[in-house]
Amino acid sequence: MENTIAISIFESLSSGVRLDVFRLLVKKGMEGMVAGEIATSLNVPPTNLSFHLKALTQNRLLSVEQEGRFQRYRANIPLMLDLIAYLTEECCEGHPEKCVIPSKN
Amino acid sequence: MENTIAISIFESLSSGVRLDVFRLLVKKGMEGMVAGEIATSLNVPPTNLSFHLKALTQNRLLSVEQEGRFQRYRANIPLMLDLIAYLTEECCEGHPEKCVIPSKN
DNA sequence: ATAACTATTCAACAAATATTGAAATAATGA
DNA sequence: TCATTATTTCAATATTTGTTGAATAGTTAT
Repeated sequence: MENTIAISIFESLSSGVRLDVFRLLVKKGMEGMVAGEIATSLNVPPTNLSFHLKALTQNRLLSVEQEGRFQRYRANIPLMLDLIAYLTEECCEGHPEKCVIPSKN
Repeated sequence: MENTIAISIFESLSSGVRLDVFRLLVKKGMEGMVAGEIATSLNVPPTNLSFHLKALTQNRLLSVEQEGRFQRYRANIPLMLDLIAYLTEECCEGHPEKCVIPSKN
């Protein structure tokens, strides 16, 4: 994964609204949810939700499919898995067994 | 993991500078790096780096230890692993085998 | 056609974050 | 003690991001 992609994904998930939306859709899996359901479920004004859905979709964390007059959104779970791989790669110079806990702060 | 903690971690990693710092330190593992080394390595002005190191440390993604007049920073790898678990939990209503790829965007 | 419904875009404004140089703090060594 | 080095804090400013209501566009049903 490219650095810029990873940054955009973290940006996407760094807002409370967007993280809630993404996790809600991760739970729903393939079924997904239409925009209005998401708005009701999370109690976010539609205009604001739309702003966040757009950001998530542009960064490919969500896919969107038209369904009559509804827009159905789904989480892009494989992308999330790629991100996880990116975060843990090259851990400890290739010796992940050395990843010991630094408890002090 | 709490929602607010997850958000603060994503916020931390949503800046190019901070993501670079974190990944650099993940690579270094237990060895870590002192602030000046990080500044030189990433070509970030010390005053700006300090701002980002503070954010990362407050959100517990980094630990810091004084070493003479140096400050040695290390990545909190276990916290990163907790975050990953948080992201994937409850996937597909508890049926992660259903997490099929939504390729369309 | 028109009315009802779903969702997005737009423009204005509010709020949060990032960046910088100068000054301050703290540790070391001459 | 005094100069040097490492890093952080501060204050000013620049930039980015988030929120809202009103207007718009597309879809369906009458």
